[in-house]
Amino acid sequence: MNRQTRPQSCDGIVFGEITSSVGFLLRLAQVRAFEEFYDVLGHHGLKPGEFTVLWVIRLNPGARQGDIARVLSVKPAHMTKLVQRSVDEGRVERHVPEDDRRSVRLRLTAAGERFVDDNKQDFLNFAPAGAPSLDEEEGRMLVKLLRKFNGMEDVV
Amino acid sequence: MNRQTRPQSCDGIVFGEITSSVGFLLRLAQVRAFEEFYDVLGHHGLKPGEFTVLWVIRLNPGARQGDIARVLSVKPAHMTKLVQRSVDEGRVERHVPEDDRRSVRLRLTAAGERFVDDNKQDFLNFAPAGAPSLDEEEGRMLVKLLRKFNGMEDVV
DNA sequence: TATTGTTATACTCTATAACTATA
DNA sequence: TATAGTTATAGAGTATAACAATA
Repeated sequence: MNRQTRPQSCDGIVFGEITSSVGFLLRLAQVRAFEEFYDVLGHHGLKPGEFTVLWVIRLNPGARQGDIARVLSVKPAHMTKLVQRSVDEGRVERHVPEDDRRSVRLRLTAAGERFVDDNKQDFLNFAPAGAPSLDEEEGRMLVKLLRKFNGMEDVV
Repeated sequence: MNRQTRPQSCDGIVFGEITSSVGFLLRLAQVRAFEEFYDVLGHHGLKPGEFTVLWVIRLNPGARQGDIARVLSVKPAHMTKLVQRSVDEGRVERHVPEDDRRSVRLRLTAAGERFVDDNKQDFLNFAPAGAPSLDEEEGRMLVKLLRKFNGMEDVV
C-alpha cells in the first residue's frame, strides 16, 4: 500500500531496469543534493565546489594547487579559475616556493579562515538534511558505501 | 593494514569531516562514474543524459515532453535542447496532439528503437562495472539506498 | 490567468589542447 | 624532455526570466 510521494514516478511514467543503474541514480541524487544545498546555503553565497577547496586548503595549509586538484578530481584548468576567484575574494593566498618555481602553494587568509569557520557547521550539517528520506543508520551506510565506491575507505 | 590504493588521499592531503558529507561523496562518485562511462561507452557516441531520455521514451511512447523532463529532473529549457538533438539525429519524433496543442508528445523512430536496443546491454551492464570496489551485495545495498534517497523506493 | 514549451542569457563544471616557465 | 600551472575554447548541464501559443 504505497501512498508515499513518488517524485520520480508521477505522471504514470515507468523507468524499467534503469532504476538499478548506479550512474543514473547518482545523477538524480546529486541533482537533488545540489538543489537542497542551494536552498539551505545559497544565502551565504556559498558554492559547493568553492567551499570544498577552501576546506581542504584550511586542513592542508601550504599544499600544492595541483595536488589539491588531483585529490578532489578537479581538472587543473578549472582549479586555476576556482583559486583565482577565491584569491579575488580575498580568501586564499598563493605562494610560489623558491625550491620549485613552477608550483603554487595555497593557504587561507584570515578572512578565508573566518569564512570557513562561519559556514563550517551549515556545510557539514547539510549532509543529514540532504537525506530526510533516510534514517540515521541508512545515512551512515550510504556514506560508508559511497566512500568505498570512491576508494576512500581509509581516508582521513 | 591498509595497503590498498587510495586515490583520494595521495600526496598526504587530509579531508577531515568532509568525508562524511553526502553531497561531497556524491560529487566524487558521479565524476568517477562518468569517467568510467565515457571510457567504456564513449566509442558508441553515447551520452548518459541522452540515452536515459531515449530509454524513458521507449518505455513510455507518446509521453509528454514536460512529464519526462520532470521525472528525470531535467529542466524544461534543457529538455528542449536534448529532444531537438535526438530529433536531428533521427531517433525521436515529436507530435502535437489536437486535444492540447501546447503540449508535445514523444516517441522513438525505428532508428531510435534500434539505437536503444543496440546499446541497452552496455548501458545497463555499466552499473556493476562502475563499482568494482563494491561486492555484489554492497552494490545492491548502494542501489537500494540511492533509490530511497531519491524517493524512488517503489518506482517501477 | 495559468500552462506548455521555446528562446536567450549566464554560470558551474568538465575536456582538451596549446602555451609559459621552470626543472 | 618532462612537469606545473595557465589560457583558450568547446561542450554538458543547471538556473532564470521573458516570451508565444494555447487552454
